[in-house]
Amino acid sequence: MKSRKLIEQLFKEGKSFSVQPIRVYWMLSPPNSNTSYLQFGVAAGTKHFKHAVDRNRIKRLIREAYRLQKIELQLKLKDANLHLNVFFIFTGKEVPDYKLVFEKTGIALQKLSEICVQSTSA
RNA sequence: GCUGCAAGCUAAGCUAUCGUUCCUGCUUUGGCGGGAGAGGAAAGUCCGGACAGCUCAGAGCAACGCACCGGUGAAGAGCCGGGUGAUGCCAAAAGCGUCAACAGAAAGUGCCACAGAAAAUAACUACCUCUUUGGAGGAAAAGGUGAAAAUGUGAGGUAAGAGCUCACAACUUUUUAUGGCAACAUACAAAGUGGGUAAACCUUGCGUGCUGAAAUGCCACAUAAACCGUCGCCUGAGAGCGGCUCGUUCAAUGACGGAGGGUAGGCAGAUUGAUUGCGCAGUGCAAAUUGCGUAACAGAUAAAUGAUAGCUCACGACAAAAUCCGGCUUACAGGCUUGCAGUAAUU
RNA sequence: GGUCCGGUAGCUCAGUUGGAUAGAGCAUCAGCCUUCUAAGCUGAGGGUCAUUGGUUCGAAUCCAAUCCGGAUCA
Repeated sequence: MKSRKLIEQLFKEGKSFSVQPIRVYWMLSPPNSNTSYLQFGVAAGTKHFKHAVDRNRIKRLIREAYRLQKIELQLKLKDANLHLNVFFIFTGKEVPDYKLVFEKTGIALQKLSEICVQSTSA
């Protein structure tokens, strides 16, 4: 997700849940012809991480974990013919190691695919 | 040898798989291949520029900044060299090191608690003269207070005293001479003895137009050239020239203010330039610089360097570009080099 | 990316411009009052004035650098 407008809309109108220490904002919409089924963004706050090095590190870890586990969600979205915007915010206070991030991101993505299935059946 | 402190240099490497930003080649436009991809501080934003815009920005005042001299450089509150002063080591000198906002207190104003008579045109005790014994006058040596008390010592001098006079010494200012580009140093002479504070106001000299890539130009998309208030329509509302005054330029599908609406996409700016490293030669005490050769140089825009596995070792610190450069400051594991201090053993 | 402001007792703040005793309220502790508590009254303790250096006889205050916190500019 690269558009500032989209991100503002997501925080304003989207829904959220948290898988400590990650908070997930998401919003389903009918698919756009130009964009793909899934758009994604990451952030780590300046409040807990003063140094840019730490923020970059966290964002890279989440991005990597997301990359390796996103395929299932993508498939489900394609089946349901839906577009999903997701934003991951890291709310913890210490720099995590990769294993934790991988695990938690997996849980979050699973939850998202459940939501996806529910919305299609409803 | 060990420990501590300071300064400088360096800032783990390799292989495989997947992934990522930019460039590039091919392409069936799905992709595939190749190349490049954070730092010595990228940080703080403390200085100085480049660059861009403001109708190229005038004068005076104000404001702000700088303040020994020379060099360096695009420039500077940087760096280098020198001078002067302070200070540490040392018994002292010399020497070595460290530090300095280092113009002016003899233009003016203010301030200097407590103590003390008095904190700046001095007079409490004590001193001397006169006296009606209340005091009046003279003088500034001695005492004590304080961070600081009217230059110090000796002699003359006097009623007592006093740079009042003289000698020596200290310091300040000025003239001249010599050395030095200069700051300044040395010597001689003259005048003088003014307490401190300018990191209090200030004075003097020099300098500064302002804003800051969220600058700025272009393209695309969108809306409200609507509404309310004030003023004005060439006898000038108002705006620009950073603040004020003058001056000057512009100014009528007007200007200012209020409330509100729309957009927030793309391209340029933008990354090869006062560039950086290395080698050789030249100039210079040095900072630095000239010539030749050679090598290197990211460019994102919710923002690219990560994950996994394996190997080696000292087991990896501080820390991430955001327009770009030159400095300064701060952070920093381990390793290497140098210096200083302490200590143990041996010779 | 730029600009501006702040840091004083456990907490909230004065004092900073204009230099010489570091203060107020709440909280804490002790005593008085009360049968006891609260309230009230009296007293006490508690401070590297963010850090380091400089100017000065003397610095919370002036100056410089650093650290931390906050605000603001489309």
